[in-house]
Amino acid sequence: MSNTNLKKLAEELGLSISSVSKALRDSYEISAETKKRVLAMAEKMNYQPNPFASSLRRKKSVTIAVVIPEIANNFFALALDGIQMVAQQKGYHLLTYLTHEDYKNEEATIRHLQGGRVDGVLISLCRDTESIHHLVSLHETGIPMVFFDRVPEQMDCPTVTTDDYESGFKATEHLINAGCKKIACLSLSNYLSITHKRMKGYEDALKKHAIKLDPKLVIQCNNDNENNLNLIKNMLSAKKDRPDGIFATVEKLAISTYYVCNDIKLKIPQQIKIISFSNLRTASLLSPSLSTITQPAFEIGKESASLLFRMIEKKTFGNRIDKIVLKSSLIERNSSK
Amino acid sequence: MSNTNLKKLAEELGLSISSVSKALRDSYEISAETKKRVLAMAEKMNYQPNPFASSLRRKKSVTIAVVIPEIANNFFALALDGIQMVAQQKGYHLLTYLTHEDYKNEEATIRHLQGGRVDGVLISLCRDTESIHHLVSLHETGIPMVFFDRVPEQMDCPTVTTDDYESGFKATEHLINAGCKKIACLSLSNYLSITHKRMKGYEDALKKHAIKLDPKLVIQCNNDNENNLNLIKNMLSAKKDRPDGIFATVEKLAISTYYVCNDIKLKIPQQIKIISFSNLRTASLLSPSLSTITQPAFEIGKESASLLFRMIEKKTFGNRIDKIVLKSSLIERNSSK
DNA sequence: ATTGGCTACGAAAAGGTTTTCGTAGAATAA
DNA sequence: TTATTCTACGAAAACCTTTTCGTAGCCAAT
Repeated sequence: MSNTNLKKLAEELGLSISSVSKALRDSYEISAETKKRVLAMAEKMNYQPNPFASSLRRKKSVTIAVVIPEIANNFFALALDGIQMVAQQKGYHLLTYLTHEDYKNEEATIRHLQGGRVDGVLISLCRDTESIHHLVSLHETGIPMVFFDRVPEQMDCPTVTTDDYESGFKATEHLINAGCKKIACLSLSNYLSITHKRMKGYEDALKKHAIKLDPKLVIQCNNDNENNLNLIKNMLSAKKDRPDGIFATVEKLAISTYYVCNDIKLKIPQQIKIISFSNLRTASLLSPSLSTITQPAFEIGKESASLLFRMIEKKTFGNRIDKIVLKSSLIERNSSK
Repeated sequence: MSNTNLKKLAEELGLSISSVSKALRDSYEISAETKKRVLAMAEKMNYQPNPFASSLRRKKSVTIAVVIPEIANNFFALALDGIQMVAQQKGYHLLTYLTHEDYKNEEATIRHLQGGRVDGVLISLCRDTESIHHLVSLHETGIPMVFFDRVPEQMDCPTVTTDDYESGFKATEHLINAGCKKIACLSLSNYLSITHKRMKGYEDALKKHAIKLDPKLVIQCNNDNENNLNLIKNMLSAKKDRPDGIFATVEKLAISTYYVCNDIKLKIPQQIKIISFSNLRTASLLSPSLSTITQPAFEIGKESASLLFRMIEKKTFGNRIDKIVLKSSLIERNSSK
């Protein structure tokens, strides 16, 4: 154990603990010579400050938390990458929590964070987060919080999102322009505002092109892959009213659709066209290549973290609530040709 | 801020701080009635213990660190998922560090961890980690450490790996059996033991089938995607001595190879067959579907974390050094048909 | 000659929890 | 009755760092 602490350093140097501390923090109260001696000895004895003593005293953990539904997910992996980059640059540590799309986990995690373990929190909600009392409760402690992508609708909190309504609209219109008449929508959640917005875009695009929305074509999926495969398979196996286009609001549902189409020999894009929200790096290598709405996931992470640090660093926290909206891009590929 | 601490609780209850502390920790010294009163008041005042004071006093952070090269990588994302699962189950927090394949970052991170911020460390080395002095230094502090997948060769430390030699051998033999005569090997690092092992398998498979190893077909890639694309393109564009098979030791190099083949109109698998280490969930949906050696990434994470917790919990840390080896599976698909 | 200011440092408190060591009172044993 | 043992709690130290408040000595200004 690296057992050198200020006390031992001070003894070795014939100084007081406080002087050593000040020297190490480069205080003006300490002479240049003494500072040099202290630094040298600290180096020699491999002094590492005790982070807990420091945090206890300064009421600052130099740590932020990120709470996301899952990590084996291209979007969140990229977002975390962006977050980590900013955190590292700021010299902050990053505590990572996964809710696995389970509200209980989210609640427990948020409650834990009330203890003051971190200086700020980045959150993307899980699919079945309906009540937000835990978030409100955390917010009331005064800790800086930023939501990204999956944000709560009813809270007055800074958020970083993408243009979900427009993206949903464009994606649907893109399928309509490609000739689709019956477009299904695959959704992951009833509660999330991103789902609402994406689906509102879907609805409005249908309306604009005078296509009646068929509720049977709006599929509520969940986090159980088997179940989703069955739902999709049932829909695509139907003799009549089989859709000729699919708008998947999340990547994994597009993947599932590909599997189902392979399974039941449905030709993409001849028999059914697909477009999906996705950050898959291999989208263009799929068979057929997948048309995507691609969110700037890395930038979302970067922006969220930057915003959070602005809040952390600003003593007088601004009364203006930041709502940053980035743009996704629609990339046409063969699945919707 | 949740400003209730033991002191305030004690005042409110007319008890001493120590009694409240003991009551909350369910000490035998406190009567059942008093405990009930304390718990009720703690609940009422929304008491959250200060983690830093606790850590400082108990010399225990209830936190582990995981140090990985990158997170936007299917293997590491899955491994982290496994790690997080075990950590959460144990009630531990997870500090995540990304080195971005940069040795300087790895060094700095490891040095930071010497401060005692965590109770244990999980590490997968970055591609250019040659010197291990920083790891030795951390190890000397006595902190439990477990390496996974990318492990150092010269250290006496617990590791969790896969059967890399056998996998490299099988992959190469698979290509040979598919008719390949000139098999290239794409490697990411000169230093990592997993690369050495995978390539030794490659060499031995060639040897077994009396194929001479052509050093020009062993490509050292790096972390620069452009560069890798060029290296691969150059090799595949050659008039003579163009390989008819490719063994990619990491997923991203297989992806790059797919892009190059698309670019220069080289037909997979007719003109060139490919097999790669990969945890891509869409491997079977690629065009053509990609033959893979798939590591049990999630299990690697789970095993590593479990092993680490055994070390953390065992006061008398065992003198036996665990070296866990899991099996990868070779999945034949169309890219090597 | 007094005051004020500066430099360079030290003593001590504060931060919140855990743990060790008491101890007062009651109950039991001798 | 006296000695011993529990029971239930409190005082205080310890964990290590940071920060506030001194202060001794020296120089410059009034």
